[in-house]
Amino acid sequence: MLIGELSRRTGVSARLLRYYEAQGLLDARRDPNGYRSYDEDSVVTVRQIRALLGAGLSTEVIREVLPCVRGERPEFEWCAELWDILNGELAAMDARIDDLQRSRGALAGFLSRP
Amino acid sequence: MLIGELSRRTGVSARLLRYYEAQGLLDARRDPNGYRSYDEDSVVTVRQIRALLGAGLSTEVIREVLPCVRGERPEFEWCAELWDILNGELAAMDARIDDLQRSRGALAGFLSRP
DNA sequence: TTTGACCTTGCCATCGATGTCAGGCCCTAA
DNA sequence: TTAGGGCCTGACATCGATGGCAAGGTCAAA
Repeated sequence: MLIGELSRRTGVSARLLRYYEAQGLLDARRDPNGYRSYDEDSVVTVRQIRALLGAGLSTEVIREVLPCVRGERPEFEWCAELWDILNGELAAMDARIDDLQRSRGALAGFLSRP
Repeated sequence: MLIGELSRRTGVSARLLRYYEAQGLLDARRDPNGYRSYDEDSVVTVRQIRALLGAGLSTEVIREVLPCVRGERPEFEWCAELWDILNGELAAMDARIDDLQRSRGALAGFLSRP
């Protein structure tokens, strides 16, 4: 299928589909006229990418973990180093949450001192 | 005092002091030669700005609330709309925290399904 | 053949605190 | 007079997913 159809079927703009390809997340063959040509699996792949982006992963991390992903609501197969990567991401998220909560506490503290 | 001294005394780069001025957070008189000239109060103001930035406020919000701030560890005097602004910021932070925690939950969920 | 829908690449913009650099002025000590 | 340090403005870069535009190629239907 062409990029417009993939876009329609996934709800992801063609611009982004090209971006995901440039980031190494999504493969496309080329038709003789240069048009990108996607197979059915691409629909699933795009949904996986969106799910992982929605879970706060960057395209860089997704590029590393995508080969280990199955299913539309992603599950991870065992791949070397995958565990470490994802636990590192979890830890980074926890750190960001802690930062925000510290900030929130500081702001609330300013507010509560009359 | 000149910008270099204010920078040394606050630990904030001259570049940032100029930026805070451009954002309307920090006043400076000008010497006849065009150099910025700060008074003693500027040291306190810069520390307030840093404290509020550290609490996660943007320069835009700080510009609005700074006139209501007293002390090196900021306290807020009563100013009209101040309460609304800060509670809005608190709510925005809570929303960001919730987002992050949702993302974290999604990622952890992917991980826990073997 | 023309129209119109689709595709291509490449570039610019966003947001915001911050760094860095270039080109040039000011002032003081040697 | 020169060296050197401080100051000035203005501009560009950062990060990353995303939007948008322009110029141009492709193809099918009318």
